[in-house]
Amino acid sequence: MLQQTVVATVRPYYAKFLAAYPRIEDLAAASVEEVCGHWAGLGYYARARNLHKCAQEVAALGGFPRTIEGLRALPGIGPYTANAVGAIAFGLPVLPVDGNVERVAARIFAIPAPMPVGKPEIAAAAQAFIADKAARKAPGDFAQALFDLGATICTPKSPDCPRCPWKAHCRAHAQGVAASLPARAKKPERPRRTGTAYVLLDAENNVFLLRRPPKGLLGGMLALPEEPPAKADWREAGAVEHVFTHFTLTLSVLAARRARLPAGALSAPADTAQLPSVMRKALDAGRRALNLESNDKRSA
DNA sequence: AACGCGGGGGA
DNA sequence: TCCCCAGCGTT
Repeated sequence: MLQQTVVATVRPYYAKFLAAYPRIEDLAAASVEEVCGHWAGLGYYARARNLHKCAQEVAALGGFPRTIEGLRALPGIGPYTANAVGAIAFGLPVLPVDGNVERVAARIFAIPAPMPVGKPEIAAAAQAFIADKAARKAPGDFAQALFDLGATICTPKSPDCPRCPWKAHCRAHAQGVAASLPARAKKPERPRRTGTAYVLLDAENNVFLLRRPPKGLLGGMLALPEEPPAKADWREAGAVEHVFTHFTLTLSVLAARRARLPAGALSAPADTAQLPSVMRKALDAGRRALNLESNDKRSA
């Protein structure tokens, strides 16, 4: 969950997830659809599918591999997570290099290479940290201390160098350039895309939903249809905007009500808690439009 | 090596 | 508005 996601965002999901799946075997036995439901709103949904598959492999193995290579072979476990689990869970003398460690290393060694091109160089330099004897003695504690240093003192914008325990060893600080490292290449403008979402409600406010294909955008998640799911009196319900990593999406929402949903519809009111954020925005817009309409009729 | 993939909070 | 977060898998 913490891959590319801040602790404060993860915390409530983590609590609910562990309550639902206290043991690896519980997660392994669950359906991938249910797991994706618990993940809704957290983003990067491939993580949910990979974690589920990972649990199944670990359950089949009878436990976690205890080597970096073994961990690395599991679904969703890349170089960072393999080292994090290796160091924190098993005490292996490795250093997981996340954004915090990257930033600290770029500053300590005053590495000017811009991200993301400079990532390998910075990661390689960071390995020097665990040459230290104390670091090798408690690799997990060391890694987490480094995360905390990056999160609280060696921060991206305004590092609090006077409070830094490593200021005497920091070349960027000595050169007065800490705040500007690591350098970043200018990002290209985020493209815009448009689409349509259809909100079809029945008399009990059940919503017509479908499940997206397992790969690609919002893969495996519940979603509103992009095509009208039935003949109905479709009304404009405005547009919602949602920012993804690589593009900004403007979704035109069309809404309608029918006595009942088409056969085979996936929906129930409870399912809306399992919707990705962009779909929840669109659904809210559709519901607002339909409710306003009924209010108008009442007042008229 | 480059790219696709969410969402939210803080500056 | 922009930045950036305990990154990974596919191509």
